[in-house]
Amino acid sequence: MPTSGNLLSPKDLSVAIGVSESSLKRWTDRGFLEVSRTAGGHRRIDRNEAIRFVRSRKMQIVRPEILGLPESVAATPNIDLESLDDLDEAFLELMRHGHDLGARNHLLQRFLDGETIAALSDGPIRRSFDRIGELWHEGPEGILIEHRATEICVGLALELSKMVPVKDDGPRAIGGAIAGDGYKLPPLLTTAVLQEHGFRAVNLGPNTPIEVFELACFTDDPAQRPDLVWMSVNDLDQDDPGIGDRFTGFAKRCEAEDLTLVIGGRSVGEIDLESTPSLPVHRSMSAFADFLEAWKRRRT
Amino acid sequence: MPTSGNLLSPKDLSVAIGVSESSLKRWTDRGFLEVSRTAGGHRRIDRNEAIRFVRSRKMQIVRPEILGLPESVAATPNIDLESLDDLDEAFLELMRHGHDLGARNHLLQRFLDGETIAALSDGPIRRSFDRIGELWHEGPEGILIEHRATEICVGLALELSKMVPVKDDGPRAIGGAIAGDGYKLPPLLTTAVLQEHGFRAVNLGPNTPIEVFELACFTDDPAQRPDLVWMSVNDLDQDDPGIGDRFTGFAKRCEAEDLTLVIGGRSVGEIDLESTPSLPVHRSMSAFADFLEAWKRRRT
DNA sequence: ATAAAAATCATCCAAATCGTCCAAATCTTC
DNA sequence: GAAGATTTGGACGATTTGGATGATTTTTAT
Repeated sequence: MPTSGNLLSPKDLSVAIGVSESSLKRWTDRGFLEVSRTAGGHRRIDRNEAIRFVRSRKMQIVRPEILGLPESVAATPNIDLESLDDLDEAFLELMRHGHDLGARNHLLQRFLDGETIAALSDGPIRRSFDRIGELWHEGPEGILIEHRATEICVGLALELSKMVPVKDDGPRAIGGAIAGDGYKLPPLLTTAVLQEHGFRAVNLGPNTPIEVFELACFTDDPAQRPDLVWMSVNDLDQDDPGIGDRFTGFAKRCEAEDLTLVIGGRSVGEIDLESTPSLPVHRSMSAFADFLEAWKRRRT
Repeated sequence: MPTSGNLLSPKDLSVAIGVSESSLKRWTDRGFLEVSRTAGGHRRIDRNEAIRFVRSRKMQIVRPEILGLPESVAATPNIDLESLDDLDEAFLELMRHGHDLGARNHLLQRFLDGETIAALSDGPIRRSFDRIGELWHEGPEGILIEHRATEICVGLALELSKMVPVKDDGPRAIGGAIAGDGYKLPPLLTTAVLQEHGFRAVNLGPNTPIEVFELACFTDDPAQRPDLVWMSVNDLDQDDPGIGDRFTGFAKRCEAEDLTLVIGGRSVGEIDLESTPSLPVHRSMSAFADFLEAWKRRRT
């Protein structure tokens, strides 16, 4: 019986990836794989750490169910990284037809093969929504597809973010989508990417007024104060001309109080950034991820 | 009952750290862990000693709430485990403070203790959002709390629905929130409840026009046709007077084509149901769950 | 107060895991 | 290819783990 809870025995993991127990124990002793110990000295491996390991080494998974993964990720051969465009095309088709299980398997498979959450966000997810967004304008059929696909991706984004090991002493990040932007997926994906890079991330969701950002960032309690704020801009309320000034005010206050502010999103160009020239703006999740790594290095 | 006072039984601590009672008792006998004894010889472990032990061995904590760790209930230390109302109150406090881990532990524990997803939806989740909704009108602070709590609950709803076994031959259900209703949580919870009762559920999410419902339900492909449709109504677009007629038309078509339609939600009373008297309307998830069971019995 | 129910005791045992060693397989280098 | 270095998988006795047992203690209900 595979060990209960979130902890695996060396035997469990060795069976899951089809290697001998001996090798696995040797790997843990060499530090390739982090293990905790019972009081009696038996090794225990966290599930997420196991997933991180198989991903980093690109190991085959023979028995996915032991790791809490769907059976279907076992049989499929490793994906050919050359034909990424075709792959994204395949994901788009799954999303168009509302094939939730297929989309889940596709994304999990690619995640296990080593693609980062940031890369998956920029690749299959963003590409499919670019195309599905076009359909949206063409009537109810497009809206149906878009709604179904969004809900599927919401589940996938949360599932992915639960598969990365958590660092409970990582830097704090908070953010959301600006007022007028009702897209819920970008904030979820941003949160997942932040967790992928060791942040403790709080998501304020879509349609968050600037005043709420201010309140969340400049709280009196220093233990709650974030180290980084992010804002997603995929839509803007055209009827609210004051929003530019409010944003500038917020950005200046962040700079004054030494709080890093990052923005990104499709409509980020519609914001006037003249008065805040040093503000980091990102056009992709991968760029955001690179920024996060540089930010962490600068911090230490 | 898990615990009372400041002393844990070996069983309590063993489930808290996900280890067998046998092992834990052996560890106490070897002195890894200091215990006192009752007059009759039963072991009693001080909470602080238990925490020292798990910290010193870096053991994983499966059920933090048993140890009373800050991740769970420390923010609200005065909760009375006897009364359900006070339990819901504790959950509300966790949500108010944006304590995602604590809220998760709270809800998962209650789920594992036997409460259904429907009961949790009507209980802690609905109650806390009733209260948090009041705060929303009071300004940015309330909006901050509401946004944070919503995102936490989105994650919890999806996590719960992943914990119920999927029946891949169950009846098909599809649904979402009506146009003008932007609340994303009710559709997610409804989907979770449907899965809890063996349905294959598709979620169209918030703000779904009636035309999209029609398209999704009366598709040409019989393999995609659902056996049940549900519609969540927690808000209505007041500027769209035609919505009542469109809804009536949709309801009549469902009846004509022998497709069960169910509606529910806070604002369901604002819809004119005169012309569709036989339509099932539910005011709670528990009522909806009862209906689903009756529906399945009638079907067989 | 008393009895029934639940929790815990100490003990035992099979299965799992420990650390270590070694021969076979695989990779490197020449 | 051959020689040398490294990795792998299996075997070993010793130790640890988790579950079961019947007896005792604690809690709950009457």
